[in-house]
Amino acid sequence: MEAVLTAAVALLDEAGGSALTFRALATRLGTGVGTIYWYVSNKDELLDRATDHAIGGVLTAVEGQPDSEDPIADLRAMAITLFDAIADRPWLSAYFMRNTDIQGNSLRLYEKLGEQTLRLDLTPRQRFHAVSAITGVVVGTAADLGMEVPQELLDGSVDRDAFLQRFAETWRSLDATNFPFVHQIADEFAEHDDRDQFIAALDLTLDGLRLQAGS
Amino acid sequence: MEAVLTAAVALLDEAGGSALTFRALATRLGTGVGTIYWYVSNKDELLDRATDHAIGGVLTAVEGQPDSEDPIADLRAMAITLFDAIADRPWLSAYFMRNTDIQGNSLRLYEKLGEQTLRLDLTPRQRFHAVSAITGVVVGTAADLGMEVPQELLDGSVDRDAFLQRFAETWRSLDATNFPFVHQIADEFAEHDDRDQFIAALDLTLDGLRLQAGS
DNA sequence: CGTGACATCGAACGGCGTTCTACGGTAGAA
DNA sequence: TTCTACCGTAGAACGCCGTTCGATGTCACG
Repeated sequence: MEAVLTAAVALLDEAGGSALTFRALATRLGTGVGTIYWYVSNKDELLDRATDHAIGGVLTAVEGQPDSEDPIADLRAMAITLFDAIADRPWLSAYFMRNTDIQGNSLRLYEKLGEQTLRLDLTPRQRFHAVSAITGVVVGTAADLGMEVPQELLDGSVDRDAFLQRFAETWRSLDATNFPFVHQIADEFAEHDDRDQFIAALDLTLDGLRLQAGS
Repeated sequence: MEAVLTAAVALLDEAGGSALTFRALATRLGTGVGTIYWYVSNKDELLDRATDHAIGGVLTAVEGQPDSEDPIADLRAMAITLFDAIADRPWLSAYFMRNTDIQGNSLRLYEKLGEQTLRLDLTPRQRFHAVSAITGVVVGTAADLGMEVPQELLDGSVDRDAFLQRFAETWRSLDATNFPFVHQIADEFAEHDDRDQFIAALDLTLDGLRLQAGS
């Protein structure tokens, strides 16, 4: 079982979601496909268990972070830890939090985030919404990363900078009167960093939360 | 071409992402699968074009909204319009904004959101981050909706309320000392409304933005 | 009438998730 | 030792998928 999950995660890490097939997994484990079905009842469950396996690492990292006196700062640190993990393993974004029945670690992570809100002066509903908002920001930003990267970028024939530049180029070439914003933003886009973008979004949400908590 | 897209969207509306296959689409159109490849070079492009087709409706709705004196209120209205469209068509969340080359309407929508930030006192980078944050919130929350609903819920043998209740039950049954937050939140979850949840998250982000724009 | 360009079709291919039946090992009962 | 359950294992087979490709039709224009 453990071996199955580690191999599954390895496949996902190496080549993304489309690389995890029962046949590939069986080959890597040196067994038959039928064997995998002994441990797992279908692909969804395999994905859920693999995701939970990977989230386990995030959970221990989050549990290792000591509480400061500022719950919101702690929320921020946790969210960033989670984001970094997803940035490392983009496939996570597609499966994270899909099924908390199987994904026990995801539930525990959700709990850890929520516990910080218990230290804030909020109603239960506000707490619920706050945690949803934070995971929403993480997942929403990470979903961009989760998209299967164009082949030309994977095989190294075009690097990320050039790829973004090409996009920025088309954007800049758009009519400046019809597309004043996209036009203005093209440069930012060309040199944007996903992590900065995520943190900016997160901080907007957390600023709003701080306002709401009235502290 | 137009007919292909309308049929594709209809298929997606009726039974979600997994229902759109070339064979099903060909049957519905009364043609062969090969014909579809005449108009579209592969499934990704089909999905992108179908998505763009659907987003077109959102775009005209958004363009119909007159500017108020408060850009942030306008942003809010646009984001809600977009969310409602995705709630109607959950499959949109998976494909929205995947490829702005093909999805011209998505780009135009992005522009419309961005133009509101031009009315705010922000740096270009802050504007870029603000719009990304807003689309992130929409996509992040809508991603929950996009998940293929369990079969039992689709065929009506279990309704949404009962489904949520069952989850809330397991959450309530968790140890209150190990899971104080999840325990406290179970009731909120049981009667939560996705739209309220989204709006709460959106408002946190917009409050943060309002703070940043210093107005 | 001929000849391109445009458009349509569906059989065929390889890969996928999933099922099913058959097979090996091994622990305890006889 | 032999028999018998039972736990794992194995891989062929099924049906569906995206995609390719050569055959076929249609039709305007020289």
